[in-house]
This record gives sequence, structure tokens and C-alpha cells, in this order.
Amino acid sequence: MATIQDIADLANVSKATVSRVLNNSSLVTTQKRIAVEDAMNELNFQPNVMAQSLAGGRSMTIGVLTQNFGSPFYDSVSQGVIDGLSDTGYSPIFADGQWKQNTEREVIGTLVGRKVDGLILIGGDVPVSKLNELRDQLPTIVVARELDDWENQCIHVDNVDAGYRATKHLIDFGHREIALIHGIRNHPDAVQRFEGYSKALADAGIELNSNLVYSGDFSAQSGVLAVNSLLAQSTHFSAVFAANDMVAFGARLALHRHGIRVPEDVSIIGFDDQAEAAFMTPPLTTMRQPAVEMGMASAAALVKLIDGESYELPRLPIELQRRESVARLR
Amino acid sequence: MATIQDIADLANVSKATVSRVLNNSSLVTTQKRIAVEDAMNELNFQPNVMAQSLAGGRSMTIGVLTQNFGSPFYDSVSQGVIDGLSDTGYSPIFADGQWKQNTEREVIGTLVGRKVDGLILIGGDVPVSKLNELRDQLPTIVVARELDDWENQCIHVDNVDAGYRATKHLIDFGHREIALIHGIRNHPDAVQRFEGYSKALADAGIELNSNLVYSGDFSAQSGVLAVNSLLAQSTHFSAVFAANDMVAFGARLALHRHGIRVPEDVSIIGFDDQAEAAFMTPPLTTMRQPAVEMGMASAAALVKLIDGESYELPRLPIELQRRESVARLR
DNA sequence: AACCGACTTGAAAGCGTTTTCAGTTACCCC
DNA sequence: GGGGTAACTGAAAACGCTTTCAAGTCGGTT
Repeated sequence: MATIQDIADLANVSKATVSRVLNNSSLVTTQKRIAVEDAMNELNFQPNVMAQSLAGGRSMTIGVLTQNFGSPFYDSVSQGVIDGLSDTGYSPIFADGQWKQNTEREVIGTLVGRKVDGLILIGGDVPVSKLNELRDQLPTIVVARELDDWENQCIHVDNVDAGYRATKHLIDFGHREIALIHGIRNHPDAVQRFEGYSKALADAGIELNSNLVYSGDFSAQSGVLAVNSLLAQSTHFSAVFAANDMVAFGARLALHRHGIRVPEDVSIIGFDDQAEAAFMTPPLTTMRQPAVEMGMASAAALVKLIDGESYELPRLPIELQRRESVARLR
Repeated sequence: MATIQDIADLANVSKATVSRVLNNSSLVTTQKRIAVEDAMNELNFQPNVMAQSLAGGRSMTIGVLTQNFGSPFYDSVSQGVIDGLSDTGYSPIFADGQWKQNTEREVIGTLVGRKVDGLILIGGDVPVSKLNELRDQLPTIVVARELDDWENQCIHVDNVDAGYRATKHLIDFGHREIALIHGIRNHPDAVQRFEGYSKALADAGIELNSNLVYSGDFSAQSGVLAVNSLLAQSTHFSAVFAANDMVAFGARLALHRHGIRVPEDVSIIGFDDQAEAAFMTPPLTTMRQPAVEMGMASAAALVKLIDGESYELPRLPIELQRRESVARLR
């Protein structure tokens, strides 16, 4: 592996000059610049990022903390981060916080130890106080989590409003007995969506029936369990608001097993709009989260933040994606 | 940020000793060891990985080349890699080759520049000659790609056999008019599955009808397009072998749109067994690829390879996952 | 002809670790 | 008590790069 010294020798200049053309940090005569570039090509030179980082302070890597690899929403955000970082010279390095404070604390530690130039935190439970410390130490952007006092380093989305609108959509279609399959108990997204649900019901003058709200964990399996329980007890319902699309898939299947038609007998609305949702039978009406866009936006913002440039965070809406799993109540 | 020197001062020892307890590379008296450990805790010491890498040669980082972030199979393999690497001290760093030779070449370059200790290559098109070079330079494991002469650094799966068995399953259930929705034209997995399909047909004495094979690109949309075309031309078919589960979802929806029942009228078999497959209506019969396991195995193997220990690569089978989308032809 | 400023350039000092090499110590044995 | 050995320890040299600082070059001025 060629080093800066090798190419300096070959080009008959000093290491310093090589470094200068590498970063074009200051003027170098065209003649030497070309000699250096030729030498680099000839030796197939790849700067050692570790050494650069040690000497210069920048590692050109971004630490990304995500939650539960394999869950569609967080994966999409991560994907957006990757996209957004390509062609910036920065590479992302991922760690999984698993929605556990301790794990998160730990992996953030290893990220910091790797001297990342910036941090993107997707979701998670890290207490705000720790976050505030972190932000003083390192450019940080938080995604998919609402934080007071972080206006400009926080990309999130209004889950209570979205929960409200999802429920409202059902109500507008004549439904009044709307089951809610809750996500993980204390998960902020889940509780906010539930809050929106409650509010929409209240605004429509419908009393919240606790027999219609089932707890789950964002998995498809929890969707089938919930529907089975709902059906076993005999509270009638004409619509289901699922915590996310996976839950909706499970619910839809359970309904199918009982010979209940969607949307003729029961309507379903999901949340996320993951790729498969459009191909459910029937295609799933769902609240589309701009996951990839959030990731891209956070990457773009972080790069600006690191470079000390100004930037503006986009306002990303959650949009109702109307498809065919919701029908007017007859 | 505390350095090794700070803690050396605090503990009244030399940097060398601190380094020794850090790596417990040689004996240190308990007394000093404790002093050092206390100092580390007190100053909340995090070794600078960059410096370690530069000095010691190991970066504790693994480069992972994947293809098209967002595609279920590759994502699952990646996830397996992450899982398999946790608790090993190594962190993965991802790059997307996008199934393009140039991109792959380029990103492998940046990975190497980051001084990764090893490489996991998932799929991809890099020519074998280049791969052979790479392997001399760096511990490398290739996943999901079949390579001669790489027996012990290559984890793959028998796609032609799986294609054969999928088709055979349909044939065993009485189907003889079996449509095949092909994956991306020259994608090795796709052509191998097609090869298995052809062979199964031949073995059963069924002539391959080219009107029944449709080209696609592994996307759900290509599944609906294929079914629509199939239906438009009037070649009859009683079963569909989809390039992967996404394609199967698309095909299933298209059939539904035409009022064709699955599996009563047409059977569908998919490939991958992604999470959503079990919740399709009806649940999708599919060839389960051990994607996560492949990722985990490759991570485990790579760590051994780096450490110069011996290891054995597991033989991972593709298994028929029988569910309800395939029925006996009546 | 001496001088000045604007450009270029190279030497050398780090950056935070690991690792080699040469001591020190302490201990055991004859 | 001297000598040999084993167990520890510290100084210093890398690792490959960036950056500061001083020096050199050149053309144009006065």
C-alpha cells in the first residue's frame, strides 16, 4: 500500500506538497500538481483514512444509531441516510440501540470512540440531558423523535396529528366502532398515535371504548392476535387502525381466516406505507411516513452542520395514502 | 477527551503500561492494573480507534459491500452480518455496490482506504480476477455468490436446485402450465433459478413454453405487469413461479384484480420468504433463503479468518416453506 | 542595485496508540 | 552473597498524515 511518502519520492516533492494537492488546501504550481497526480495514479494511491483522521481531526465517517435492524421504518430511514451521504465523502457507520437505554449509551460510546465527525440518532430513548451533552461535543441530528429545544437539529413528524387524521378518515367514512391495535406500550410513536386516535374520537363525539384497543408490539403476529381477541370477545367493530403496516398485514390475514372481507365488512388503515403495503390484497390504505426522505434530510443537514454552513430542515408531512382497504360503512 | 497519556499520569505509570492493560497483552502487576483501571473509569476513557488502527494495524472495522439497499434479501443478509458482529468488537461499515461493476470497484476502494480488517462481499459483479487480488490483500468472505476456487471463503446457496425444487413442488401438485417471472435479466440468481425451472420441466417431460416465461426485475410491479401480460395473451397457466416474494406479491394482486383466486384457480410460489410472505392472503408458499443466517455465518467466519483460527462454513439449505398459495390442481 | 511582497515549498512537530528494546527488580539457588 | 532468571516497566520509535513555520524564489519597485 503506497503512502504519501512514496508518492512524494516518485514526484520529487515533499510529503507536505502531496498532502496539499490531496486536500487542495493551498496553492501548488500546476507542474508539481500534475507530477503528484500522476504519481498517485501510477501507485494507485489510497490515503489512509485513519492517519488522516488522527492528524487532521476529521474521520469522514458519520455514526448512525438506529433501532432494531430489520424493522421497516428504521431501515428506511437508514437507507435514506446512506443515500444522502453518498457523494459527500462521508461514510456512515451503523449501530443498533435496540430501544434499550443501556445499549444505546454503550454503542454511542463506541461510535464516539471511532471519532465519527457527526452523529445521526434515529429514534431511541437516550435521556435529553445526555443528548444535550452529546450535542456540545459533536454535531448531532436526531431523527424520528420529538425534542424540545432542538428545533434545528431534529427531524420529526407529527404522530398525534397523523393518528388523528387516520382515525378521522375512518370516521369520515362512517365508522364509529374503530379498533386500535397499539404499538409497543411506551413507544413514543405508539402513544402519540393513540393520542391522536382518542382526540379524533372525542371530536366526533364518540366515546372511547377500551374494549376496542388492543396492545401489540408492531409485529404482524400481534396484528393477528389482536384481531382474534377482538373477534373472540364480541364487541363489534367495523374498522381497524393498526399501529403500523406489519400489524395491518397480520390483522388482514386474521380477518381473512374468519371469512371477514376487507374492506366490505371491515376497513383497515395502516401506518408507514412500507413497500409491500401497495400490494396487499386489497392494497392497504395507510399513513405514509416519509422515512427515506427523513434519512436523506438528516444526512444533508448533518453535513452542513459539520461544515458550519447554514441549512434549513424540511417540514416533512405524513400523508394519507388512500388505497382500497378502507371503504364507506354501509 | 482523555488520552492514554492522561490516564498514565493519573495512575503514575507509563503510556506503555496503560496500553498493556488496555489490550492485556502482557503481564502487569495487579496493583498497577487496578490503578490504571480506576483512572480509566474516572476519566471515562475511550481509546481512539483511529490511533489504535494506525499504530497497531487493526481498525476493528469490517467493510461490507451490499447491493441496492432496500432490497429485502440483501438487507437481511446485512442484518445477519450486524448481528454476527455484535460482541466481537468489530463494527461493520456498509457500502452499496448497486450491482454496478464501477460502483463496486469504487466503494471497495474506499473501504480499503478505511483500513478495514476484513471484507464481506454480498453478491455483486466484481470480476473474479479482482476478487482474487483482494483476497491476497485482505481477509475476504463472499456471500450469496458462487465462486470456483473459493470453497472456504464463500457462502452461497444452490439456486438452481432451489429453482428445481420449487418447480417440482408445483409439478407434484399436478401443475403443467407453470409461468415463470424472471428476475433481472443477467442476475446470476435469476438465471440459476430459471435453469432449475427448465430442468424440472424437462425431467417431468413438460416442454418449456416460452410464452410462459416473463422477464421482470425482482420488483412487485414487475409481478403485476407479468401477470397482466400473461392474461392478455391467452396462454393458459395454472401456476406462477415468481422470481422472489415481492414479485409474488405483485402477481397475487394482479390475479386478484382479474378475479382469479389464489390458490383455487392459480397457485403461486415465491422465493426468499421475507417477513411479509407469511401474512399474504393467502400466506405465500415460498423457497426460504437463510439470509440472516448467511450474514451471521459470514461474520463469524470472517472474524476467525482474521484471527487466523480455523473455521467451518455451514451448509445452508434453501427450504420449501409450504403455506397456502399452492394447491393441488383439480 | 537593493528591496519588498506574493507565491511556493520543505522540514519538522505533532495526532494517540502499539511495540520493541533495554533496563530494573525481585526472587531463587548454590 | 553472587549470579542467573523471570517478571515487570519505561523510553522511544514507529504508524501515515496534516499543519505550522520559516525559508526560498520571482517579479516588480524605487
